[in-house]
Amino acid sequence: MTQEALREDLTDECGHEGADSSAPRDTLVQIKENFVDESTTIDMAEMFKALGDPTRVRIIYALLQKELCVHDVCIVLDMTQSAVSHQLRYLRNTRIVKRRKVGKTVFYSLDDRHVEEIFAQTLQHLKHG
Amino acid sequence: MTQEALREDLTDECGHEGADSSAPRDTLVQIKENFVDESTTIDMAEMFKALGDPTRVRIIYALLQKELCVHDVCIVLDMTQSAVSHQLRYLRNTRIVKRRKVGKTVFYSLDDRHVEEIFAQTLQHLKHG
DNA sequence: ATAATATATGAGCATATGTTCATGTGTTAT
DNA sequence: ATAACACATGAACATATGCTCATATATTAT
Repeated sequence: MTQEALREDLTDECGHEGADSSAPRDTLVQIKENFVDESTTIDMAEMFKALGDPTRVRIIYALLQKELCVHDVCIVLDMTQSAVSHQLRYLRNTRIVKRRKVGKTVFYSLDDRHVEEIFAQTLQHLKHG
Repeated sequence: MTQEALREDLTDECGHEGADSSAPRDTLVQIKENFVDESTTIDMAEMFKALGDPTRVRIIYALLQKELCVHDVCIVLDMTQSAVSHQLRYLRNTRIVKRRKVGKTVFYSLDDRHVEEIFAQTLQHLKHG
């Protein structure tokens, strides 16, 4: 999208007719242009959403300490196998967790070192400040 | 005999009643004890949840570049004032964003340097691999 | 083959979430 | 005071989410 077209686009949607925005238009255009593409925005939101549930936080925290099979996660979290399996699938779909099958048991561990860092870092900050 | 081996041994002895967990009991107890308190778990989830929505991600991304009034956020995101206000309130309640009032306009900016770091770091990682 | 074990998954249900719509509050201009 | 403007907010509605329940799949044991 060209700057020209973007400026055209920057007309009111907020129901404010001819209202001035407090920042100059070009600045707003700039901010809009600097935006990462929509897919990245959605990816970010999806990743944070995956971490945004107490049960999943607890699962990740457990796996941060040790690779565990589904049954052991159930024990540690004191939750039903079905509920845990559903959440593990969620975490697997978002590539946060990976599985390793040994016979009839399936071991889960963290897959994304990056997520691991974000998680640990956030934990530290909340523990202190 | 190492402690590790001893624990394995003890598990073998008392195992086979009911379902087996693949890790020794003591280890699971340990993992459970190492858990941060529940309130911290919930705090983490709430914070990630706050970042786990495309609209809020976009708002944060915009504010990462510049302090903006509500109206300007509406323009940049191309959304209604009501929708934006609701989300800004959400972000304000979770201490991610703060406001500064000047006359009848309200400026929003990022409040938590920590969230800022997490956000930027995650963005970097997603932008690359 | 049958039973037991470990995990996965679809359906259903109650609750949460995000947006819109209408309206309220507070500030500035005339 | 009245109007215009900037923002906030409650209610409503559609969709998403997380758990339970029942059942399916896969592996191992007898």
